[in-house]
Amino acid sequence: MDAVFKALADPSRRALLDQLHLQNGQTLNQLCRHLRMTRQGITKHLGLLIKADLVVPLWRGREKLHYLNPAPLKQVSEGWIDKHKAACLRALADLTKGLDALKPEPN
Amino acid sequence: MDAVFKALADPSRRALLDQLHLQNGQTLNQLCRHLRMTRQGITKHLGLLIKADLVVPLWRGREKLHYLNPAPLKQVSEGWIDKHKAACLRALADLTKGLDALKPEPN
DNA sequence: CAAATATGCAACCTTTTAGTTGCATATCCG
DNA sequence: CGGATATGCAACTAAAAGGTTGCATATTTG
Repeated sequence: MDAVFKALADPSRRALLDQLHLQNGQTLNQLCRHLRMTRQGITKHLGLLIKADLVVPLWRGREKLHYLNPAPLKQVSEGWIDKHKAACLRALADLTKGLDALKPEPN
Repeated sequence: MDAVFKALADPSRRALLDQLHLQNGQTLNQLCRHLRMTRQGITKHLGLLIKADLVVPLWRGREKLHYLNPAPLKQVSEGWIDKHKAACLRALADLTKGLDALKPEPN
Protein backbone atom coordinates (compact mmCIF):
# COMPACT_ATOMS: atom_id res chain seq x y z
CA MET A 1 0.00 0.00 0.00
CA ASP A 2 2.80 2.35 0.88
CA ALA A 3 4.54 1.13 -2.27
CA VAL A 4 1.50 2.04 -4.33
CA PHE A 5 1.30 5.59 -3.01
CA LYS A 6 5.03 6.01 -3.48
CA ALA A 7 4.84 4.65 -7.00
CA LEU A 8 2.06 7.05 -7.90
CA ALA A 9 3.95 10.02 -6.51
CA ASP A 10 6.17 10.48 -9.53
CA PRO A 11 4.92 12.15 -12.74
CA SER A 12 7.10 9.97 -14.96
CA ARG A 13 5.64 6.83 -13.46
CA ARG A 14 2.11 8.13 -13.88
CA ALA A 15 3.02 8.92 -17.48
CA LEU A 16 4.12 5.33 -17.90
CA LEU A 17 0.82 4.11 -16.53
CA ASP A 18 -0.97 6.51 -18.86
CA GLN A 19 1.07 5.18 -21.75
CA LEU A 20 0.19 1.59 -20.88
CA HIS A 21 -3.36 2.72 -20.48
CA LEU A 22 -3.19 3.94 -24.06
CA GLN A 23 -1.78 0.64 -25.24
CA ASN A 24 -1.36 -2.23 -22.87
CA GLY A 25 1.43 -4.79 -23.06
CA GLN A 26 4.16 -2.56 -24.42
CA THR A 27 7.81 -3.54 -24.34
CA LEU A 28 10.44 -1.52 -22.53
CA ASN A 29 11.72 -0.05 -25.79
CA GLN A 30 8.24 0.95 -26.86
CA LEU A 31 7.73 2.79 -23.60
CA CYS A 32 11.07 4.51 -24.04
CA ARG A 33 9.88 6.22 -27.21
CA HIS A 34 7.28 8.26 -25.37
CA LEU A 35 9.38 9.46 -22.47
CA ARG A 36 12.54 11.50 -22.89
CA MET A 37 14.77 9.66 -20.53
CA THR A 38 17.33 6.90 -20.88
CA ARG A 39 16.14 3.32 -21.07
CA GLN A 40 17.82 2.59 -17.76
CA GLY A 41 15.94 5.41 -16.10
CA ILE A 42 12.67 4.00 -17.34
CA THR A 43 13.69 0.54 -16.18
CA LYS A 44 14.01 1.91 -12.67
CA HIS A 45 10.57 3.49 -12.77
CA LEU A 46 9.06 0.31 -14.13
CA GLY A 47 10.82 -1.54 -11.35
CA LEU A 48 8.93 0.49 -8.75
CA LEU A 49 5.65 0.09 -10.59
CA ILE A 50 6.24 -3.65 -10.70
CA LYS A 51 7.21 -3.79 -7.04
CA ALA A 52 3.99 -1.95 -6.22
CA ASP A 53 2.26 -4.57 -8.37
CA LEU A 54 0.70 -1.86 -10.52
CA VAL A 55 2.41 -3.34 -13.55
CA VAL A 56 3.03 -6.98 -14.37
CA PRO A 57 5.95 -7.90 -16.60
CA LEU A 58 5.75 -10.77 -19.02
CA TRP A 59 8.69 -12.14 -20.94
CA ARG A 60 8.36 -13.24 -24.51
CA GLY A 61 11.72 -14.21 -25.86
CA ARG A 62 14.03 -11.27 -25.41
CA GLU A 63 11.14 -8.83 -25.08
CA LYS A 64 9.58 -7.80 -21.79
CA LEU A 65 5.93 -6.93 -22.13
CA HIS A 66 4.30 -4.69 -19.50
CA TYR A 67 0.70 -5.07 -18.44
CA LEU A 68 -1.40 -2.97 -16.08
CA ASN A 69 -2.77 -4.56 -12.94
CA PRO A 70 -6.02 -3.07 -11.54
CA ALA A 71 -5.91 -4.69 -8.11
CA PRO A 72 -3.76 -2.24 -6.15
CA LEU A 73 -5.55 0.85 -7.45
CA LYS A 74 -8.85 -0.74 -6.60
CA GLN A 75 -7.62 -1.53 -3.13
CA VAL A 76 -6.21 1.93 -2.50
CA SER A 77 -9.28 3.59 -3.85
CA GLU A 78 -11.75 1.53 -1.90
CA GLY A 79 -9.73 0.92 1.22
CA TRP A 80 -8.40 4.37 1.89
CA ILE A 81 -9.52 7.12 -0.43
CA ASP A 82 -13.20 6.33 -0.15
CA LYS A 83 -12.96 6.17 3.60
CA HIS A 84 -11.53 9.67 3.61
CA LYS A 85 -13.90 10.97 1.02
CA ALA A 86 -16.80 9.85 3.16
CA ALA A 87 -15.27 11.22 6.31
CA CYS A 88 -14.64 14.48 4.52
CA LEU A 89 -18.29 15.06 3.94
CA ARG A 90 -18.55 15.35 7.69
CA ALA A 91 -15.35 17.33 7.45
CA LEU A 92 -16.99 20.03 5.40
CA ALA A 93 -19.68 20.41 8.02
CA ASP A 94 -17.01 20.60 10.70
CA LEU A 95 -15.17 23.25 8.76
CA THR A 96 -18.33 25.30 8.60
CA LYS A 97 -18.74 24.86 12.32
CA GLY A 98 -15.15 25.94 12.69
CA LEU A 99 -15.78 29.07 10.72
CA ASP A 100 -18.80 29.80 12.85
CA ALA A 101 -16.73 29.24 15.93
CA LEU A 102 -14.53 32.06 14.77
CA LYS A 103 -17.17 34.69 15.17
CA PRO A 104 -18.46 34.20 18.72
CA GLU A 105 -14.96 33.55 20.04
CA PRO A 106 -13.14 36.88 19.77
CA ASN A 107 -14.58 38.17 23.02
CA MET B 1 -2.87 16.98 -8.71
CA ASP B 2 0.82 16.21 -8.63
CA ALA B 3 0.88 17.87 -5.22
CA VAL B 4 -1.87 15.54 -4.02
CA PHE B 5 -0.06 12.37 -5.09
CA LYS B 6 3.16 13.66 -3.59
CA ALA B 7 1.41 14.56 -0.35
CA LEU B 8 -0.11 11.11 -0.07
CA ALA B 9 3.21 9.40 -0.69
CA ASP B 10 4.47 9.80 2.87
CA PRO B 11 3.24 7.58 5.72
CA SER B 12 3.53 10.37 8.28
CA ARG B 13 1.29 12.59 6.21
CA ARG B 14 -1.24 9.81 5.75
CA ALA B 15 -1.11 9.30 9.52
CA LEU B 16 -1.89 12.99 9.96
CA LEU B 17 -4.88 12.67 7.65
CA ASP B 18 -5.96 9.59 9.58
CA GLN B 19 -5.61 11.52 12.80
CA LEU B 20 -7.72 14.37 11.48
CA HIS B 21 -10.13 11.79 10.21
CA LEU B 22 -10.42 10.59 13.79
CA GLN B 23 -11.02 14.09 15.05
CA ASN B 24 -11.30 16.97 12.68
CA GLY B 25 -10.12 20.50 13.41
CA GLN B 26 -7.17 19.67 15.64
CA THR B 27 -4.49 22.20 16.45
CA LEU B 28 -0.85 21.69 15.57
CA ASN B 29 0.02 20.78 19.14
CA GLN B 30 -2.79 18.26 19.33
CA LEU B 31 -1.52 16.57 16.20
CA CYS B 32 1.99 16.53 17.64
CA ARG B 33 0.88 14.28 20.49
CA HIS B 34 0.08 11.39 18.19
CA LEU B 35 3.20 11.43 16.06
CA ARG B 36 6.68 11.01 17.49
CA MET B 37 8.42 13.79 15.68
CA THR B 38 9.27 17.39 16.48
CA ARG B 39 6.60 20.03 16.06
CA GLN B 40 8.60 21.62 13.26
CA GLY B 41 8.71 18.35 11.39
CA ILE B 42 4.96 18.06 11.60
CA THR B 43 4.60 21.66 10.50
CA LYS B 44 6.43 20.78 7.32
CA HIS B 45 4.20 17.82 6.61
CA LEU B 46 1.10 19.89 7.27
CA GLY B 47 2.53 22.49 4.93
CA LEU B 48 2.54 19.98 2.09
CA LEU B 49 -0.94 18.76 2.96
CA ILE B 50 -2.13 22.35 2.95
CA LYS B 51 -0.39 23.13 -0.33
CA ALA B 52 -2.07 20.08 -1.84
CA ASP B 53 -5.30 21.50 -0.43
CA LEU B 54 -6.00 18.27 1.42
CA VAL B 55 -6.04 20.19 4.68
CA VAL B 56 -7.37 23.66 5.34
CA PRO B 57 -5.91 25.68 8.19
CA LEU B 58 -8.04 28.01 10.24
CA TRP B 59 -6.66 30.46 12.77
CA ARG B 60 -8.40 31.07 16.03
CA GLY B 61 -6.33 33.38 18.13
CA ARG B 62 -2.93 31.83 18.51
CA GLU B 63 -4.21 28.38 17.64
CA LYS B 64 -4.19 26.93 14.15
CA LEU B 65 -6.99 24.49 13.56
CA HIS B 66 -6.67 21.92 10.78
CA TYR B 67 -9.61 20.68 8.77
CA LEU B 68 -9.81 18.00 6.10
CA ASN B 69 -10.83 18.96 2.60
CA PRO B 70 -12.55 16.26 0.52
CA ALA B 71 -12.24 17.95 -2.88
CA PRO B 72 -8.76 16.86 -4.01
CA LEU B 73 -9.25 13.22 -3.01
CA LYS B 74 -12.55 13.20 -4.85
CA GLN B 75 -10.89 14.68 -7.90
CA VAL B 76 -7.96 12.28 -7.87
CA SER B 77 -10.19 9.32 -7.28
CA GLU B 78 -12.68 10.15 -9.98
CA GLY B 79 -10.40 11.85 -12.44
CA TRP B 80 -7.51 9.44 -12.49
CA ILE B 81 -7.85 6.31 -10.40
CA ASP B 82 -11.26 5.37 -11.73
CA LYS B 83 -10.09 5.90 -15.28
CA HIS B 84 -7.28 3.47 -14.66
CA LYS B 85 -9.41 1.02 -12.76
CA ALA B 86 -11.80 0.87 -15.68
CA ALA B 87 -9.00 0.58 -18.17
CA CYS B 88 -7.50 -2.15 -16.07
CA LEU B 89 -10.50 -4.35 -16.48
CA ARG B 90 -9.62 -4.44 -20.15
CA ALA B 91 -6.05 -4.79 -18.96
CA LEU B 92 -6.77 -8.07 -17.26
CA ALA B 93 -8.18 -9.43 -20.47
CA ASP B 94 -5.11 -8.20 -22.31
CA LEU B 95 -2.88 -9.87 -19.80
CA THR B 96 -4.68 -13.11 -20.37
CA LYS B 97 -4.25 -12.66 -24.08
CA GLY B 98 -0.61 -11.98 -23.42
CA LEU B 99 -0.29 -15.19 -21.49
CA ASP B 100 -1.98 -17.03 -24.30
CA ALA B 101 0.39 -15.40 -26.74
CA LEU B 102 3.19 -17.02 -24.84
CA LYS B 103 2.22 -20.52 -25.73
CA PRO B 104 1.95 -20.48 -29.51
CA GLU B 105 5.04 -18.28 -29.83
CA PRO B 106 7.91 -20.44 -28.61
CA ASN B 107 8.33 -22.09 -32.02
C1' DC C 1 3.59 44.26 31.96
C1' DA C 2 5.65 39.64 32.36
C1' DA C 3 5.38 34.76 31.87
C1' DA C 4 3.59 31.00 29.47
C1' DT C 5 1.63 29.09 25.34
C1' DA C 6 1.20 28.28 20.20
C1' DT C 7 3.27 28.80 16.26
C1' DG C 8 6.64 30.37 12.28
C1' DC C 9 11.04 30.65 9.92
C1' DA C 10 15.79 29.41 8.61
C1' DA C 11 19.95 26.76 8.66
C1' DC C 12 21.65 22.50 8.69
C1' DC C 13 22.37 17.33 8.26
C1' DT C 14 21.32 12.76 6.42
C1' DT C 15 19.02 9.70 3.49
C1' DT C 16 16.46 8.85 -0.55
C1' DT C 17 15.39 9.50 -5.21
C1' DA C 18 15.83 10.59 -10.13
C1' DG C 19 18.72 10.17 -13.67
C1' DT C 20 23.07 9.23 -16.10
C1' DT C 21 27.07 6.48 -18.08
C1' DG C 22 29.33 2.14 -18.94
C1' DC C 23 29.45 -2.61 -19.49
C1' DA C 24 27.47 -7.46 -19.31
C1' DT C 25 24.06 -10.85 -20.84
C1' DA C 26 20.58 -13.10 -23.50
C1' DT C 27 17.89 -13.70 -27.73
C1' DC C 28 16.94 -13.38 -32.56
C1' DC C 29 18.32 -13.59 -37.48
C1' DG C 30 21.30 -13.91 -41.70
C1' DC D 1 28.69 -18.60 -35.86
C1' DG D 2 28.49 -13.50 -35.68
C1' DG D 3 26.10 -9.23 -35.69
C1' DA D 4 22.11 -6.77 -34.28
C1' DT D 5 18.49 -6.18 -30.92
C1' DA D 6 16.43 -6.07 -26.09
C1' DT D 7 17.34 -5.95 -21.69
C1' DG D 8 19.88 -6.14 -16.86
C1' DC D 9 23.09 -4.59 -13.38
C1' DA D 10 26.32 -1.43 -10.89
C1' DA D 11 28.54 2.87 -9.86
C1' DC D 12 28.12 7.48 -9.68
C1' DT D 13 26.14 12.43 -9.37
C1' DA D 14 22.78 15.93 -8.35
C1' DA D 15 18.78 17.22 -6.36
C1' DA D 16 15.02 16.59 -3.18
C1' DA D 17 12.89 14.99 1.03
C1' DG D 18 12.57 13.95 5.93
C1' DG D 19 13.92 15.48 10.14
C1' DT D 20 16.49 18.20 13.64
C1' DT D 21 18.10 22.38 16.42
C1' DG D 22 17.83 27.24 17.48
C1' DC D 23 15.64 31.49 17.63
C1' DA D 24 11.81 34.90 16.52
C1' DT D 25 6.93 36.31 16.79
C1' DA D 26 2.20 36.66 18.27
C1' DT D 27 -1.48 35.65 21.67
C1' DT D 28 -3.36 34.50 26.02
C1' DT D 29 -3.30 34.86 31.06
C1' DG D 30 -2.06 36.17 35.85
